[in-house]
Amino acid sequence: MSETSTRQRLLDAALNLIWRSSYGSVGVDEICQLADVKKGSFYHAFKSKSDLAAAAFEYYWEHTCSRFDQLFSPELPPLDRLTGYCKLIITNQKKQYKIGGKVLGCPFSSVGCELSTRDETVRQKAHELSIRIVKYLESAVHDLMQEGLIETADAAEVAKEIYAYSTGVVTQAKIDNDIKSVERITPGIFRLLGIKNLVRK
Amino acid sequence: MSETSTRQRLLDAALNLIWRSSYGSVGVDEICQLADVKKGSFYHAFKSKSDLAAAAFEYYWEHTCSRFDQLFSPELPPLDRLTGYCKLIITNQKKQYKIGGKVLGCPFSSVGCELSTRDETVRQKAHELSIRIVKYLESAVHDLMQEGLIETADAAEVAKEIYAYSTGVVTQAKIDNDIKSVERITPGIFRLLGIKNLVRK
DNA sequence: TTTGCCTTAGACCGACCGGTCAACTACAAT
DNA sequence: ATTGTAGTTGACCGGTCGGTCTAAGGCAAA
Repeated sequence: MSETSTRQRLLDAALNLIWRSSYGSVGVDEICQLADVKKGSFYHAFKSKSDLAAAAFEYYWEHTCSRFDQLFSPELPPLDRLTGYCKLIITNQKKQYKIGGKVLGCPFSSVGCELSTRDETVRQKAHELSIRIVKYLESAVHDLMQEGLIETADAAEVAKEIYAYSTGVVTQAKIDNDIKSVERITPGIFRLLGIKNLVRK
Repeated sequence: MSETSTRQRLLDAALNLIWRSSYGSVGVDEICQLADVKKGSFYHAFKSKSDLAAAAFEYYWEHTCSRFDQLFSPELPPLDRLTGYCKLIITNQKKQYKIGGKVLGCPFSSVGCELSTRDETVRQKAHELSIRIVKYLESAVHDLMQEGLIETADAAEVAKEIYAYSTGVVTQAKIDNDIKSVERITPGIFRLLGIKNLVRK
C-alpha cells in the first residue's frame, strides 16, 4: 500500500470520526483502526494528532471547493449563487442526518471552535478556510449590489455576516439536533440582505 | 467546608477551565485542583464529569439571567433591549480577552457544539438554555413589530435568527481570535431587522 | 460520651491516551 | 549481490483518564 493511500485513508477516517463526535473524544487508535493503518504508519504520515486534524480540514476543503467554484460561477445570477450555497449546506446536513440520525454541523466551525483556544495550528487552519469561503460569498454579495438587487453596503462585511449566520444556524441545529431548523439558513440570509421576496422559488 | 460550597467551587472551576479550553481537554483532576476539592468529594457532589458540565451550564445561566431580566425589561424601548444584549456580549468577550488574550466565545454553544453528538444530557441542557435566551429576544422583536419599528414577521423565527447570528459571530471571533470582530454583532442584527440607521448611538 | 450520618480524604483501579522505537519488508539504484 | 531508502509493523512507553472505595473527620442528636 502506497503512502498516499495511507495518508488518504487516515484523513478520511479522521474526518468522519471527528465530524461525528469531536476531536477530543476520538483517539488515534480509533482513527487507525477505521483506516486500517497501524499506529507506526500513522506517525510516519503525520507528526501529531493535531497535525492530522489540520490536514483533514484542508482535505475536506479540497472536496468542497470544486463545488463552490461551480456554485459561485460568475455566469450565474448572484442570488442563485447564494441560494445554491444554502441548498448545498442543507442537503449536506440532511445527508449526514439520514446516515447517523444526528445533525453534525459544520466540521470547520465545530472543531475550530473546540480547538481554537488550545491548538494554534488548527485554529489558524480553520481561520484560513473561513476566509476562503467568505471570499466566495463576498463576490456574490458584491454582484448583487452592483446589479442593484440589494442596498449598497460594505460587501466584505455583509459576506462575513452571512457566513457567521450560516455557521450559527448549523451549529444551533446541531445543538437542537433538529434537521428542519437548518432550513432557516435561507430566509435568514434573505433577511440579512434585505430581500423581501422570501417565498421566492 | 459545606457541601454547597464544594459544589459551587467545582462549578466555578469547571466553568472557567472548560470555557477557556474545551470539555475534552480538561480533566477531572484539573478541575478538582483548581477548586481545591479532592476527587472523592467531586464524585460525592456529581455523579459524573458530564453531569458537572450540565450543572455548570445551569450555574452560568443563573449568573446571567438576572442581567437578562434587567436588560429585557418591558419598561425599556425594545431596540435598547437588543443593543443592550449586544453590548453585554461584547463587553463580556472583551473582559475575557483582556484576562487571557483569547476570544473564548459562548460557553453554551462552544461546549454544546462539542458534546451534542456525544452526550445527550449536555446537549439537552444546551438546547434548553438556548430556548430561554431566544424567549428574551422574541419579546423584544415582538415589541419592535408592535411599535411598527420593523416590518411585521414571525417574531419567534426572527428571534431564532438573531440568536443564531449572535452565536455565529462570537464563534467566528473565537476561531479568528479577533476581539474586534465581535462588534459585528450589532450592525448584523440591525441588518437582520431591516433597520437602516446603523450608526445609531 | 456514644451513636449515626453526611462529608472529605487520597490511595487506588484498569483502561486508554498520544507518541516512540527498533525490527522488518519491498523495491530501486548501484 | 549489496546497499539505500521509503513504508510498515506492533510491541511498548510513561502518563493521564474518569471513576471507585474504604477509612477517617466533623458534627448534631441522644
